[in-house]
Amino acid sequence: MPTAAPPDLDTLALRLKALSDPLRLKILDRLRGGEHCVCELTDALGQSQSLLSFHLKTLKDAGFVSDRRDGRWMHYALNPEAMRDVEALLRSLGRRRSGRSRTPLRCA
Amino acid sequence: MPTAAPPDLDTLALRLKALSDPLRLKILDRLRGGEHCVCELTDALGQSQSLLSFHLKTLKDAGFVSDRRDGRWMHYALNPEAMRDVEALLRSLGRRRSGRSRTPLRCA
DNA sequence: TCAATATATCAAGAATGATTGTTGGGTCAA
DNA sequence: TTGACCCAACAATCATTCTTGATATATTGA
Repeated sequence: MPTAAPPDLDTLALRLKALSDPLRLKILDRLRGGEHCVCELTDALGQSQSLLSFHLKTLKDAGFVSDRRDGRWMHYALNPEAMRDVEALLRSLGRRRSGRSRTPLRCA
Repeated sequence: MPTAAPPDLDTLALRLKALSDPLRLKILDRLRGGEHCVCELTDALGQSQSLLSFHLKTLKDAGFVSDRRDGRWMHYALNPEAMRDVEALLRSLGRRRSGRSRTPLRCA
């Protein structure tokens, strides 16, 4: 079976995909200042409510933000842990593997 | 003009998009063991040469790998710095903004 | 020069993603 | 209860990306 490699990489890819959009990164950047409701983000980022709601859902599904209802408003906040998880995985990917390589370079 | 926010986020989004694919992450994981040529990756990952070549180009364009020609072989290697750059940007995105939030939460 | 090997690139269809408008569910205040 | 408001879910459209197979380029050795 040609399906190998730790499933971590599949999950990591999904999370990175959630981060790979400029608007979503801008949303996260805004949320660094603290909780915001959708209406504020709509004003601040100049995007439609429908669009922001969609991207917030994407971020929420990936675990990067959490939401909280307060009356008729939904407040979104950063979830720093999720970002730290991704960071840690990327860090290990960026490190050369200790010990021998598993396929010791043979080629021709 | 509604186009604001540092261009860093646009660049970061492009780089994250390059990372947001399981096969590309598997390639990077392989390269942690050291340089590999395309034929090795083809064998190791059980994917077509054409497909790997495409994804390697994507990774190279995003700066995550470098290539080196040796006769008729192309050797690809990790570029750990690129990964560290992304890591650093993600780290700051995960940190709450120091000082006041720029839009001080007004809503209702 | 010719054949063989390794890799890159191209074109076309398939798959996936982004954006918009609309609709409807909650919530609040009168 | 009614109406205004905030938001999520859905469907449709458009754009981008992925994948595959075929072909092109580059290098080596005979």
